[in-house]
Amino acid sequence: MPRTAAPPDAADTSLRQQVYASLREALTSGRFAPGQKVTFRYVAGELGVSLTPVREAMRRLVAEGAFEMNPNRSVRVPLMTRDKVLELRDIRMELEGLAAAKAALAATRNQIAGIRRAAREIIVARNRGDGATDRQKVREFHFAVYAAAGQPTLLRLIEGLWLQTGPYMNLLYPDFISSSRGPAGRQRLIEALEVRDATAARREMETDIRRALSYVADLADENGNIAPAAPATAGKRRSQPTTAAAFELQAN
Amino acid sequence: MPRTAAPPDAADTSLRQQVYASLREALTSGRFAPGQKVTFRYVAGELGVSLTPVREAMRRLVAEGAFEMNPNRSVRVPLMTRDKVLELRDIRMELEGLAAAKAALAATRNQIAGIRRAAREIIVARNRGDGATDRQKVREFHFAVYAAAGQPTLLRLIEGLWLQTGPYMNLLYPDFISSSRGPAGRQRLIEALEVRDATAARREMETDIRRALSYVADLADENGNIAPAAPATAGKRRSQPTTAAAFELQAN
DNA sequence: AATGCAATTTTGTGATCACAAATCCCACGA
DNA sequence: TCGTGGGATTTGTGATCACAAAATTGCATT
Repeated sequence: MPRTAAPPDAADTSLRQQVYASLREALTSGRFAPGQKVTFRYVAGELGVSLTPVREAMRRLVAEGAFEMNPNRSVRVPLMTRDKVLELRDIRMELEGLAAAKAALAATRNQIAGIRRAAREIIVARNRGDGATDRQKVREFHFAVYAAAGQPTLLRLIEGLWLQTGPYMNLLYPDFISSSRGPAGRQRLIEALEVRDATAARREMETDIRRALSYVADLADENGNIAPAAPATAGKRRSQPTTAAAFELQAN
Repeated sequence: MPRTAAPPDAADTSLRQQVYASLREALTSGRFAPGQKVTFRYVAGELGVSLTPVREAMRRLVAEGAFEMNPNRSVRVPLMTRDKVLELRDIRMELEGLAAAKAALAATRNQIAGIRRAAREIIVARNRGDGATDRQKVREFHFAVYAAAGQPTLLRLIEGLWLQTGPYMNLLYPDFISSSRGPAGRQRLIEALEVRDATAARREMETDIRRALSYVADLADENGNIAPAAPATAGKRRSQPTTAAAFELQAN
C-alpha cells in the first residue's frame, strides 16, 4: 500500500517520522550494541516498511551523530572513545548549564512541580533497584528542566547530544550508579530554580554532568576505547542468534 | 543515468552530498529569501537530479534548522524573530566561547598563522569596501579558530548554528558593518591564543558574538520580526520574475 | 466586483526498480 | 594451516512511478 491518509490534527504521522522515533528509542534503550552495523534493509524489514522512509530517518540520525557512516557507506553505531566522551562532556556542561540557568529565570510553578515529581520518582525507582525506571526518570528529570528553559533550539541540540551518549549510559549503568552521590545535587538544583538563582542552577547542572561523564571517560582502556570492541552485525547474513528483540514502529 | 562510479579517495561524492552542499551555499550566500518556499521539485530541476537526493539533503537541512517545515508539509526558509536571535546568541556564546578556549590550549603555530592571515584579509577587504569578501573572510577567521580547537562534534554544532544565522547576516550586512568596532577584538583574541590564555580567548569570542547578535536582535520590529515579511515562492507557479540566479551542483 | 465551489495542477510521501560497489563465501594452491 | 582469488550475494544510491493531500485556477452566482 502506497500510503494511508494523514489524520487532521496529530503532529507528524509520516512513516519517516515513525521510523526515526523507533530508531531513537532503540538506540537510547540500548537495543543496538556500539559498533554494530545496521543496514537499511534490515530496519525496513523489521519495521515492515520500504527503504525510502528508513533511508531518510537513518540519514538524519547519521547527521545527528547517533549513527556513523564508514567511507565504504555502511552505517553503524559509533564506538565511544575517551576523547569523544570528554568532548561531549564539555559541550553538555555548556549547553545544559545554560538551559538550567534559563530555566531558573523562566520556570513556572507547575514546571517546577513536575521537576520535583521526577526527582522523587528517581529515588523511588533507585530504592527498588529498578534500573530501567531509574534511567528513564533521570532522563525525564533533566528534560523537564530543559523544557522549562523555553528555548526550542537549545532543547533540540541537547536531545541530539543525549542521543550520542545514550547507548553508553545504558551499557555502563551498573558501574555508574554505584558511584552516584545521590539526590542531594538534584535537590539543590530544584531549590535554585525556586529562588530564581540562575548561577547556582547552572553550577549544579555542570557539576552533575562533569561527574557523570568524567566517570565514563575513566572507564576507557589503554587505547582510549570505552565499550567492548564488539563487532556484531544487524544485517544478518549468516543467521545470527538474533537475541535482540525486534523493535517496532513507534507512533511518535 | 543511475550512477557514476565513486573515486577511490575523495570524501563523499554522492549526489545527496552535492545537493546538500549546494543548498548550504545558497543559504549562506543569501540566494533564498527568508520566508521563501522551496519545493523539492524546484531544487531537483534546478540542479538536474531526481527527487531522491534532494529529499534527503533537504530533510537534513530541516533537521538542522536551516529550513523549516509547515504542518502542511511545505519547506521554507525560516523567518527570524528577536527571540530566536537571542536564543542563538546565547547558545553561540557558549559553544564558540568553548571552542575559542580549547583553541587557546591546542592551536599549533601553523594554525595561529592561518588565523592571523584571515584577520589581515578581513582588514584588506573591508578597506576596499568589498563586502562579499569581508563576510567570507570573517567566516574563515572564525572557523580557523574553531578548527584549531580540534573538537569535531563541537565544530559540527557550530556549523549548524551558523547555517541558521547565515541568511540574515548577509541580509543585514550593511547595517551591521557600520556598527563594527574593527579589528581590535580579533587582535586580542589572537594574542590570547598565542599565550595560551583560554579565559581571555573565551571572553573575546563571547564579546564578539554578543555584540553582533544583540545588534541584529535590535533590528526587530514591534512584532519581533527581523527581516522583511517577504513571502515569495521558489516553486514558481505563475512564472515569477525568477530574478534569483540559478544555483549549481557543488562538488563538495 | 466580491465570493463560493468544483476541477485541475502541484507537491510531498512511500514503494519499487536498476545498478555498481562492497562484502562474503568457498574452493584452490602453497 | 594459511592466505588468495573469483564468483555470488548483499547493500547503498539514484531514478521513476503511484497516490493523496494541498494549493491554485476558473467559472458561476450573487
